[in-house]
Amino acid sequence: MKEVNLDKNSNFSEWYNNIVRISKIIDDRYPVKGMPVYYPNGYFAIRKILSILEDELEKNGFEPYWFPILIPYDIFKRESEHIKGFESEVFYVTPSKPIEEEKEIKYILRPTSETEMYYMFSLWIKSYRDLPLLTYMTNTVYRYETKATKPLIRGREILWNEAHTVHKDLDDTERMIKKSMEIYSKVFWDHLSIPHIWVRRPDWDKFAGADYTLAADTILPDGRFLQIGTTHLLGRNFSKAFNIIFEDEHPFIKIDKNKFEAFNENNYRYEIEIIENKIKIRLYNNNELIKSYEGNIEFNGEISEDNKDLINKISDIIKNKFNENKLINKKFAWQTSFGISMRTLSAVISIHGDNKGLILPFEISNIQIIIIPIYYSEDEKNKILEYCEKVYNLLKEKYRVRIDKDETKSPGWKFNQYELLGVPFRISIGKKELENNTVTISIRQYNNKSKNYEVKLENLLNELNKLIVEYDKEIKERARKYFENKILKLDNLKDLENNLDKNIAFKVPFCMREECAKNIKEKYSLDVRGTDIIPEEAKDKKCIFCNKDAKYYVYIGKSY
RNA sequence: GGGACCGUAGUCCAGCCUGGAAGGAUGUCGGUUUGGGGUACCGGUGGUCCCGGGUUCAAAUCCCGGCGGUCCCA
Repeated sequence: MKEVNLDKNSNFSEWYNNIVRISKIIDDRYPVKGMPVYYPNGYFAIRKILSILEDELEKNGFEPYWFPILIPYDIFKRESEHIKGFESEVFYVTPSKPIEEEKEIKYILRPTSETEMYYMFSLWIKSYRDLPLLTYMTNTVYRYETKATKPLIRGREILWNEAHTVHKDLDDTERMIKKSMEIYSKVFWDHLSIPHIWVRRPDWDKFAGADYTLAADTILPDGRFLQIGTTHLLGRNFSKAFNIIFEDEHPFIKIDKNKFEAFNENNYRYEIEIIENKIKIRLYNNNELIKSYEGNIEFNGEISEDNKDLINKISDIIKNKFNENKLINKKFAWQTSFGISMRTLSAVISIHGDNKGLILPFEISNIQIIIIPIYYSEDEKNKILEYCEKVYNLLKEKYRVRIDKDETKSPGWKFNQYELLGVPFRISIGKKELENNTVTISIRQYNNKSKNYEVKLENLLNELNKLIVEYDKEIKERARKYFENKILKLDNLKDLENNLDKNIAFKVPFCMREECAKNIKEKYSLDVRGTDIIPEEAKDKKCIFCNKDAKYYVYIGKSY
């Protein structure tokens, strides 16, 4: 075991690969590529992270669903952009002896659940009263990743939680996107102390089938971005492909900040745009402009579907100017989907861990407190073990605690072992503690021997409470400092080139052209991750790579 | 998707180039010792040399194919 490299700074990748094995996160000897076996230390933490998320979702009105693992291929391929994005990496499933009529049918293992869920959503949703629909599913999805698999980061079986929501209009949908970011940031930062930024992915990198994708990116110690959560505004792309249609109170749909849409019985489309007190209305059959109108409109209140005054006035104009007597109330629904996977654990391991092993936030550690008896003689042994049981019984209701009674290992060996596993607290009990009616609490320290506190038994629970808060606070503070200098803002290429070997990411002015992003990738192996959620403008700046006029600052860096 | 390297005991690895008896460390089991930061010693245990095919009197070793892993590049 000594020859395993655990120096995190000298070779992060090697450290990571070693740590996930020897800290009992995974056993990747299972002979399917990209599908390791999860040990309790790893699986518990993953489950805990996902259950923290589930609690947060449920607090916000989400409900759990279960959908099958198989998706009929013809359902999967309904949304054209979606299938383009995923087709090359799905597992096909065929029965061993297909009956005659099944020969043509191919099933796939779900690579993500949009299509199977939305097929059912179209059966469930009939009225605006059915909306919003807030669903989540904690499950496994399967993607045929090619060569570069990495434990927890890129595999073929992904344990995750995906949430899917359906809404009546764009405003409601965008509120959900904001809410999803709040929920995720709460999990990442409040619970797990993972520093991260939210990034708006460039168009060429958005989710297959989405209008736009926002992603939570963290940065690992080697300076590479790791995406730990995404939220997609799917717009009406899937509802059109899957016929998720509801009947609304009134016929107008808000499709943008100041734009509405409505349909008549012949499926002709009205596009209504309101700027200040001007109104523009265009009538289309498919994309052919039939008639247009421009005029003034006076109304009270905001530009919203729920504004009765506005809606009535628009209706009147359409009635009078277009001779329209009936607009239909049926609408395609708006949707979002968002997900967090076991990748989150890889960020916890990578950012908090040290040269001695894992450091886990108290909440997600499988063993939170390990009791280690220390004795020299048979006589002492019984008394000390008895005392250990007493302490154990005091703690077991509140904490995940164990006693290590293994006699073949020395206490020193155990100290190191549990530090490797990332157990936050150790309680050692020997002759000294027995005589003084105390215990020694030792706290896992970053790259250091544990900090020891001798406390009276009657104060144990109180002291622990305080020390746990302190323990998590220290992790958070270290993570904050770690992230402070991880992104360097630069305006010129020379500075960037000088910092390429610093294991950090960058924020630079960029022209926003895919062409240019490709060149950067080729020349520097850097990915354009995207802009801030509200893009930071780069007026008067030149694109750091092509020297054309820059539009926004973007985050760039190597990535996983 | 392209390339490089690798697969030998539970684990880590030597042996392979130059074909000719399967090795070490560690773990594990028994014992003695030790125990508040990875005790020491003695004895035992443990291998379809990744799988399949080929070359050869003879293959862990050479050749071909597959599976699995790591890294670099897209």
